[in-house]
Amino acid sequence: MKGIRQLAEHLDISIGTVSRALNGKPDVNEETRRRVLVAAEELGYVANQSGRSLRQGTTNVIGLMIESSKETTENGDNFFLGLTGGLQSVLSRHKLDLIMLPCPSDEDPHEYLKRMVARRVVDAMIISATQRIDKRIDLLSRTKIPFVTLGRSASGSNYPWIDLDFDGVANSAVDRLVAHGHRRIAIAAPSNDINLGFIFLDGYRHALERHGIAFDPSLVIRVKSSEQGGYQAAHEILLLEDRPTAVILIYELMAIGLYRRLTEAGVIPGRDLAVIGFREEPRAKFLQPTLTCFRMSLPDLGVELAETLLATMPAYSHFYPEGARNCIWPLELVPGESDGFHLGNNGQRRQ
Amino acid sequence: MKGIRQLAEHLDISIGTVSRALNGKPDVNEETRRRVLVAAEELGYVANQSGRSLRQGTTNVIGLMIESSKETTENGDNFFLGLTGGLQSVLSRHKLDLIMLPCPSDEDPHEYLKRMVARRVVDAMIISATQRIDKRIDLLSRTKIPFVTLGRSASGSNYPWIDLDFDGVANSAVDRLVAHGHRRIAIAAPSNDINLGFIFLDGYRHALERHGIAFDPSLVIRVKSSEQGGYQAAHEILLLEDRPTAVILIYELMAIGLYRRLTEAGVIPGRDLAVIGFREEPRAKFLQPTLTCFRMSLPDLGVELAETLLATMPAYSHFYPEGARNCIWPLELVPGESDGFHLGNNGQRRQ
DNA sequence: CTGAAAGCGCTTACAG
DNA sequence: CTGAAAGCGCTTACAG
Repeated sequence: MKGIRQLAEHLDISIGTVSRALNGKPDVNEETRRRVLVAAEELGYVANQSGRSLRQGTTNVIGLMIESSKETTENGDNFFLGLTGGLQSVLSRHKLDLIMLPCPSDEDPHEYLKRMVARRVVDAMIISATQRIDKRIDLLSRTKIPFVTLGRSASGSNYPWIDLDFDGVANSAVDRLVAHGHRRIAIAAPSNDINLGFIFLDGYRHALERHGIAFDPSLVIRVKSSEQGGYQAAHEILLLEDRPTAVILIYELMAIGLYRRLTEAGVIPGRDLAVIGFREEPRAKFLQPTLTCFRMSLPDLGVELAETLLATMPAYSHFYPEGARNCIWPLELVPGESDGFHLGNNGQRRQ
Repeated sequence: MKGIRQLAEHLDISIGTVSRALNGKPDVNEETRRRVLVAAEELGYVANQSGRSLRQGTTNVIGLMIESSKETTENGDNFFLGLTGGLQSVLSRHKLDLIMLPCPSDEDPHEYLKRMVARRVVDAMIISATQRIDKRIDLLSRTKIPFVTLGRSASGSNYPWIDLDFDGVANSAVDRLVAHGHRRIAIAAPSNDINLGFIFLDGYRHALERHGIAFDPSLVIRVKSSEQGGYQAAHEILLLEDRPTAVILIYELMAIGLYRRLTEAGVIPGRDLAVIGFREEPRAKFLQPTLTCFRMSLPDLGVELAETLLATMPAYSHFYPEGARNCIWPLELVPGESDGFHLGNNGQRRQ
């Protein structure tokens, strides 16, 4: 089966009627519609997307841009695959398809996005890993293509975003540690320009302030967002003269490398150094002592992202009357042993 | 900037010349070409993909279908992201873009593929997770869309595929275990219809045969391809009356669950039960005792997949004169402690 | 309820 | 070397 023309010929009716029947337009005789649907199914006809898109001006495809940096792939980040289910559950209600657009690691993300947008392969975009200054946001705003970002940025203004509650994480982690007597609390923050590092740092400073603890820049350890980064962070902490008694990590995989370096040095997490990890991660699940970290639902976040995106699209916004919310996505503390909270202040196990 | 018409008007030349200049056709005055390229860059013009595709009959997009089953995403499989770099390094040579098509978990993969193919959103497809009987292969063959599968199947005939060397893994794992005195060797195989389970089982049976060991069906433990599956496998092994002394796993994440269950039972891998894992995985890297497993390069596999695919596409096959090879992708043994090989046959550490 | 026709944005023979 | 025109496969006013 080639095109709608062949199908129409086979049924001996006009292509206009075939098209209307297939697209569920109301003004079609029900018997005609039935015949068309049966024949289409039989002959395996599905409308050519380029023809549709060109005529309609929409592709019915939503793009999820993935930055497949070496770091991400080496560390096996399953974050995006975790989002797709939730995204699709919403998009499929509107017959929209989701495609993932992996930006080659040797291509500039901005250039890549520009190309994809200009070619009009998608009706809307979801981007993530926002930088503090992120030209992609200006680009998307300028071209007026609907989009939502996972992650805030200092770029743009009044654009739809959703972000994790880094502030909340910083607060509850610091509170928890301070309640246990810690005053020297380090953080391992990403060394690149990704915005979450800045947001977390802010939250951390404010939390310290609330407790009347002076901010010490030497306790902000900047490392790569990876296992290796965690290893490096532990290494630097061990070298500090006035060593911190606690550390908060800002990337899920850091804990693994950090544990490794600590273990090499005979430093036991939870006993000798309190550790609070970031997002709960299957891979960090088997660390001993168990890691105190934060839990969130990736599929639910996917749903939220999709709904926020659709709320910005004229053709769908009436389904989502709340409009595009700038949502701070909550994380829930999962207590483990790594912050020594199960021990009393004297280091003995609580009863 | 909207379309080629606006760009042509702005330059005061015809759209045909603009198109030819942009597409690098030879018969264009170099000065004209320069002006066109400059103006396009300036005004951010990029050809609308639907227009191009409709006219040319090709999309210049290659699709990588992803099955995002719950198992896969929950377990955070980074397999596909690991492939993209290699795939893109080849595809970009030909100005082809890679998109990932995640099949919703509630949609039948065959129906999903059918829809994507019929809509002509891609010029060619890469599919994976082939089943023993996989209708997708017949579908793709029938519709004559170029494709390559990652994984063999009993379906179809003479189609391009690449698969991991399960036979080689089975052989070298069994050989290694037998050399160490094991005669009762279990395998933990996937319980679904995925073809690799059958291929591995065959390899395992032949390897046993070579060593004159009778095949015992009770030693084939069928579980899910996940951490949980590994846990379940260990559980079932522990319940066996005539317990095996060794087990070979056929999915990378099983080792983690298996270790957990063994540890609960006080059974130490390498000492009380020899364990050989499948693909080396960052997450399994920190298991103690270290896991004996098999290493492969995902990026290189991506390159191979892309080249095999292009060899089947008329427009590109002359670049890849070797044609579409049915390639068995090798894996290399990475010795660890989990199979007790570092110990002598008497259980003492070797010198 | 159906058909004939226009036109979405492009590329590519064809003519000059 | 350039322009005018056809046509890729569809959807959608418009007319009947």
